[in-house]
Amino acid sequence: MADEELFYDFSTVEKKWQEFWERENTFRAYDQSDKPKYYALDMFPYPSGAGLHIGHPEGYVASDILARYKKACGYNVLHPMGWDAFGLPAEQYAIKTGTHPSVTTQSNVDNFRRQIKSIGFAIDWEREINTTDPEYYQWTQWIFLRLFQRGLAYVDEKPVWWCPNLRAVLANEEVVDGKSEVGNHPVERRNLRQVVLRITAYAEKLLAGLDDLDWPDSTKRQQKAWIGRSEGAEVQFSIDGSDKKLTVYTTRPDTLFGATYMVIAPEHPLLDQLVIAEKKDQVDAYILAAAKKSDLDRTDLAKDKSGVFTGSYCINPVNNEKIPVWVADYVLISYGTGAIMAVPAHDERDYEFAEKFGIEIRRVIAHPDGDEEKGQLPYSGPGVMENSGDYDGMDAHTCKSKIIADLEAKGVGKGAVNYKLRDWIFSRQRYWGEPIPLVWVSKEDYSLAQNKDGVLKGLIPENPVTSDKDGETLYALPLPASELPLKLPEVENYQPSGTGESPLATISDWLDIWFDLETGKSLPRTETKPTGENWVSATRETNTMPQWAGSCWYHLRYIDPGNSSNLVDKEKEAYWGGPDFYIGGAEHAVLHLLYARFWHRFLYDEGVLANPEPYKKLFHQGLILGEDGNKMSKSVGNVVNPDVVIDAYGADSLRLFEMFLGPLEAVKPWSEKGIEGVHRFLRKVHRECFRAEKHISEEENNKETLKLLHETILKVTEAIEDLRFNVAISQMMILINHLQKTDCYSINTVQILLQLLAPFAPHLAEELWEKLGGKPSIVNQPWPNARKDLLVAEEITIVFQVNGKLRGQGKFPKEANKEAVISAAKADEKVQSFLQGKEIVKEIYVPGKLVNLAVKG
RNA sequence: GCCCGGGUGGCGGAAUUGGUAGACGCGCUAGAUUUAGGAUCUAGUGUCGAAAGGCGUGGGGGUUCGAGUCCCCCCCCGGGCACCA
Repeated sequence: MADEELFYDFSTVEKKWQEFWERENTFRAYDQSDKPKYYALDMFPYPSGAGLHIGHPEGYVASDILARYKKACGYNVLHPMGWDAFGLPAEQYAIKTGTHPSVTTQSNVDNFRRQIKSIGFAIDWEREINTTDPEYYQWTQWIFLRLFQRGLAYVDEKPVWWCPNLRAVLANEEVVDGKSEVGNHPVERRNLRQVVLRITAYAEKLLAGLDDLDWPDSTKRQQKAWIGRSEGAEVQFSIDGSDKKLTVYTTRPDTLFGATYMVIAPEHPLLDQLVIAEKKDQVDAYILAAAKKSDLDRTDLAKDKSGVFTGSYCINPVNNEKIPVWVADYVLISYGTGAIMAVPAHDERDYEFAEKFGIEIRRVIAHPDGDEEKGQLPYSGPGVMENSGDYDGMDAHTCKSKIIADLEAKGVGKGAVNYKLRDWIFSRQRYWGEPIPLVWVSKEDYSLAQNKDGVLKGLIPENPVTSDKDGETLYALPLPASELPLKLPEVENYQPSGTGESPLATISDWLDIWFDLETGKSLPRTETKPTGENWVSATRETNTMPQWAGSCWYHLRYIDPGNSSNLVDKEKEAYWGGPDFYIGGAEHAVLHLLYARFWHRFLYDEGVLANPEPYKKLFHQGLILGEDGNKMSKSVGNVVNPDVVIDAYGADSLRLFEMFLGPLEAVKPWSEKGIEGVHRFLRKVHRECFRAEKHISEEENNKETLKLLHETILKVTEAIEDLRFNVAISQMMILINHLQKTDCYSINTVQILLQLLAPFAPHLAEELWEKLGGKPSIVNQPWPNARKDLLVAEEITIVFQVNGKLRGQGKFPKEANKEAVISAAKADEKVQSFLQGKEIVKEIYVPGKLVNLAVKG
């Protein structure tokens, strides 16, 4: 055979097969099929200007291996790709250069698509989606309107994170350690009008739904902690000398007798009435100081408690004791009732506060052992109640429900559940996002709309959503679905106003409209007002949606990307269900993954979807670090560009190496030398396929080869199912190393190896499959079956141990009995030397594996 | 501080889940081939030791015939949460 045939020209080969797959539509997913379906989903990328990072393909290769493997196993496979393309960077670039974000986005998408295609994924490109496409975002808007209709969207003045540098409001999740996640700029608190989604209404469902999900435990735990459900009681304390009551939330009603002071948050509405005249100046100063503190300060100073006595007292409902009320910023207005009863003996924070201000610390729970050491204060463990009146001697934990019942009977309290989860601030004061399809009208016009029989009927929420502007209360009306998409208008200046309004607020043509209450149609107010009583003056909502919106439901759109009358066809949704496998970074544990569950569950409750949960099986790939072991970053200069790697070694080598680096979920460093190793392996496979002289028959005659081949089929198959791709690859390396040393083997053996290799290195596998006379595509070949009968060796090796240490081994027929093996072990020369002068106290035989002789003396 | 995950050769990592520790790959050493380099091939490569053999999975204890794997204590690294009453 000619030398050039031994040359593995990966760039030609890879180009050839990428064109073949595209031409033949090899990876098209069929909406109707007798085959079982398999839907493999990647977290779709944000198409940044920097292009594909070496980390992106890690997850994509993993899902691609599964997609190709499942296809070979006879599944109708859906493996789609799309773009999460709204977001800050394109907008910031627009601010700087004046380039429209859609232009930037388009060129970034083109570059990403080119790069992704160059890696040879089994993607059905006909289903490509883009969140910035009006055809797509009209359904994002549609879902929002449904939420609005059901009272799950509202408008509120909220203290939110304001970033002066970005001149935009950030979500809690976009703020890390008091800095913006994007750009690392300082942020501060500001009150702004916000559109908010009532995700808290779904707290219980989102929590309960976690149980059935095949997700990494740590991610489930994170969501659980984020939702933060706690059970306890709301207890009313009457205010001494007033008919008002102060309600607190506590998870420890069993410690009520230990409450020696109360604390209310600086923002608490009752604070004004609680402060006595002599304390007013001091309290006012404290409130002011607390308001100035950013959350960063609050966390940094977490250990240093501060507070001021209000001068007022509350009456403890269980023992009528007068206890002082303090104001302190360690109590948050946003959680529970914004007020607490403080039990310093049994709460670390209250203890610290009481110590600092010399407040009584009264133990009411004794350690169950009576152990003074363990019962040191503050003590929050289980125990027996004391100093608690009639409850003395009872177990604190079991007593909780009794105390709650007693409080309820007296009308001074009730059981209560609280969540840490806050409602989702859904608006952004930015241009490059989905416009929120609401219009604002006067109270009178709103009443008119409510009483009309037009398209808005039924779309208006039960309780009006209102907002005060310039002293007038405005009412929110939805656009009807027929008016969607509400497209982004063209603007000349992308600069945010800096006052907290989006650039959309400056486009009066778009902003100020005549609105038809009957049809939902609109006209710019610069035009003549159409005749008819239905036409009213209205203003559009200027906020846009956050980047999370588009990714909340994209897994549904891939199922039916071209549907212009529904977000997804019901039958198609019933067929495809949700993704069978979802892979992406762990950084989305509580953001995207919680929001998407919320929207999906809501749509399920609305009867739009057949399944309550979007992602049944989830996996997080681990980060790939730079060769120096640091996180890849431009400034460090350790970034590896996939284009360069593909040029040097080919896409197959890149794919194989990303999987060979280590466990998929592990954080692991890149290695230039390492990729040479897998590249060498591919060249070996290439070379062996052209060793014609070795291929002697169709069927494999060499028993050793046959056994190893079937072992390899078994291991590779199991490893793929378990997502242990590094193990699958090393097993294939073992097989090729064996073939290389073998004088002859069959074509069939090589063909099976190629099939096993195909999901990992699809281009080379296709090429060699064709060269050996196979008909492409190799993915249409049924996955090889491991014959377990061939895996049993006729001869087994049994290890001899003395006191658990390896001292020898012997070969035995597989039916050898215990006695024969043990006596052979004892007869072994080396074993003998370790038995000299010692007494055998125990003989262990593990069938087919080992003998262990325990000796003494 | 609290809650997870993890610590195995010079490096990335295997180990049928309590049964031959270090598979596979990288690197390294020697040799073959080659004008040379590269590529390829062969042999070796945990550690101490000439060998026999000893030691060895972060450290210390324990359970067991047998422990990387199970239990207790401690150290280190990574991630998450961080006044949520």
